[in-house]
Amino acid sequence: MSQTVDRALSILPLLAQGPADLGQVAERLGVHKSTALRLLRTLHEHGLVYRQQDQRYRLGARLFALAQEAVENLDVREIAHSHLIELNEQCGHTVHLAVYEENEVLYIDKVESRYPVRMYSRIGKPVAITVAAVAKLLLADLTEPERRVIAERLDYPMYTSRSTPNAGAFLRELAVVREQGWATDLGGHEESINCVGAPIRGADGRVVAAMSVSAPNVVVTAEELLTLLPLVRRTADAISREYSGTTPVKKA
Amino acid sequence: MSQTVDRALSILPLLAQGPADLGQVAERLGVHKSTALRLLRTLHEHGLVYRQQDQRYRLGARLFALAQEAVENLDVREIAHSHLIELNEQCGHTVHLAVYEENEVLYIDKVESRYPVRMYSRIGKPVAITVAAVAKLLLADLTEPERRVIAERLDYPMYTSRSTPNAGAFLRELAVVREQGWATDLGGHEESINCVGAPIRGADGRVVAAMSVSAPNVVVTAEELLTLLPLVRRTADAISREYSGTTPVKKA
DNA sequence: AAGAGTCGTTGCATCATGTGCAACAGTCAT
DNA sequence: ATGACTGTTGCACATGATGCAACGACTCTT
Repeated sequence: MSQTVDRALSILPLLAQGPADLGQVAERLGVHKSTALRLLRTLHEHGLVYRQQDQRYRLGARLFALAQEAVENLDVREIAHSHLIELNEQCGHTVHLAVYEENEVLYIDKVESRYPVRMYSRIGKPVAITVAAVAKLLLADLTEPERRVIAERLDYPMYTSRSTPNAGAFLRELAVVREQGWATDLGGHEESINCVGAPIRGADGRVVAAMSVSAPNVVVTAEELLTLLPLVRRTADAISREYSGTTPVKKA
Repeated sequence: MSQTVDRALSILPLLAQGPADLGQVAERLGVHKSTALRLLRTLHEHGLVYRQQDQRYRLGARLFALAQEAVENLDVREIAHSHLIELNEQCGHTVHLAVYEENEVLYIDKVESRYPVRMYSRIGKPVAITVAAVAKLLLADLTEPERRVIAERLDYPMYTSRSTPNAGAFLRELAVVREQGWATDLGGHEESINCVGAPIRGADGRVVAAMSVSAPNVVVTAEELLTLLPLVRRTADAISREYSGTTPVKKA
C-alpha cells in the first residue's frame, strides 16, 4: 500500500460529498496544505478532479467517463441485455440485472416498461442488500463462513414490516435461496413492490450475476408474479449458457 | 505533480480498455512488477479496482458510487448562475435556465431586469412544453422514438396563432432544432414575447439543460433578438465547458 | 488608505517513502 | 519431474514526497 496514493484517493470520496477548498481538503486529510495541493494537482491532471472558478475542487468529468467505460466492459451485462429486453416484452414488468462486488450489490442494467432504458443513473446506488431478491441470490452463493461474516456486519433497516429483521433471519433466508435456486422480495423494501429473481451462473457454476422482475401489488399480486418464476429462470439459464460459452454447469 | 499518484491514476484509463493482469499493467506503466502490484493494491483498497477470479484487474464498483454521488452534487444551476447574470448584464433581458425531467420541462433559474433574482416561485411549474425554446432544445436531444412517443402524448394548446399546432409540426420543429443547435419561440406562448435559446451539454455531449433569453416585442423586434444568438450560444457553451469539467487549463 | 486576516502558491532541506532487485511460492503445460 | 510462467515478499538504496516558511493576491475592517 502506497501512502501517497492512499492519501490522493481519499480525496475522492471526500469531494463526492460536495466541493471543498484546499484548506478543507488538507485538514480532512491531516496533511499540510502544500501536500494537499500537489495531490489535487495530480488528480486534476488526470481529470478526476475539477476546479471551479471559486477555486474549490469537485469531482471531475473523467470519473463519469471511466465509470461508463467500465460498465460497458462488463460482458455479463452485454450478453444479458437482449435477454432482459425479451423478458420485459413477454411480461411487461421492470427487469433488473445486478452483480456482487467488494461487499456491495449493484445494479448494472435495467429494462423498464416497454422501452429499454439504461439506468446509468441508478448505478452506484447501494442496493437494499438485506431484502432485494438479487442481493439474496448473489450472497447465497458465497461460502458459509463468508455469508456469516457479511451477515454479521450488515445493518438491517426495517423498510417495511416484512424486511429481513436480523442476521439470523437473513442467513436462514440465504440458505433457502441457495437450496431452491431462486429468490423473492415480497414487500420487503417497499410495501407494494414484489420481486422474483434467479441467478446467472458462469461455466464453473458460480453465480456471476442475478436478475429479477419487479411489479407493484396493484398490477399483479405476489401469487401472480410467482407464476412468472419459470420464465425468469429460463431467461437466467439462457444467459448463463450464453455467458459460459459452452455447456452450462447446472445444479439440480 | 506526484509521480506515484500519477502512475497509479494512469492505471485507471488503462483498465478502462479492458481487464489486464499484473505483468501487462507493469509493462504499460514502465515500472517493475512489484511497483505495479503495490499501486494496484492501493487502488483496490479504495475500491477503484477490482480483481476478478482469474486474478486480472478491472475497474471497480466504487467508481460507480463516486460518479453517482458526484452527479447528485453537480448542480447545473450553481455552475450556470454566474454566467446567466453576466449574460443578463450584457443584454438586459430576462434569462431562463431549464431542465427536462420526468416528461416535464422545468425552469430552475431565472435572472430578470437588473437584479439577479432566483424565481423559486416559478420553479416546478411546468413550462409550455410545446412552444418554449428551452423545451424544444431539451426534447430535441432525445432519441427519435422517445420524441415521437412524447409528441403523441402532448396536448397542443393554441396560446397564440403561432403556437405549435400538433404533433407533426412539433416533431418537425424538433428536427430543425436538433440540426441547428439552437431554438426560438417567436410569439408562440405570448403574442408579444420572443425567445432565443441554446443547449447546455454534459461531457458526453448530451443536453443536460437549456437556457434562453426572452424579450417583449415592444423592446426589441424578433430580428433584433436574433442578433443576440451568438452571445447566447457562447454563454451556453461556456456553461457546458465548466459543467463537463473540460475548461481549458491555462498553461504556465 | 492602510493594516489584518484569508487563501493559494513556491523553493528548499530533510528524510520518510516508494522503488527495483532478487529470491520465493504457486500454477499449469509438457 | 521439469521448466516456464505468474504473483508475492524482504530488503537496501536514493528518489521523490513532505512540512516549513516566506511570498503574493485578495477581501474585509478600521
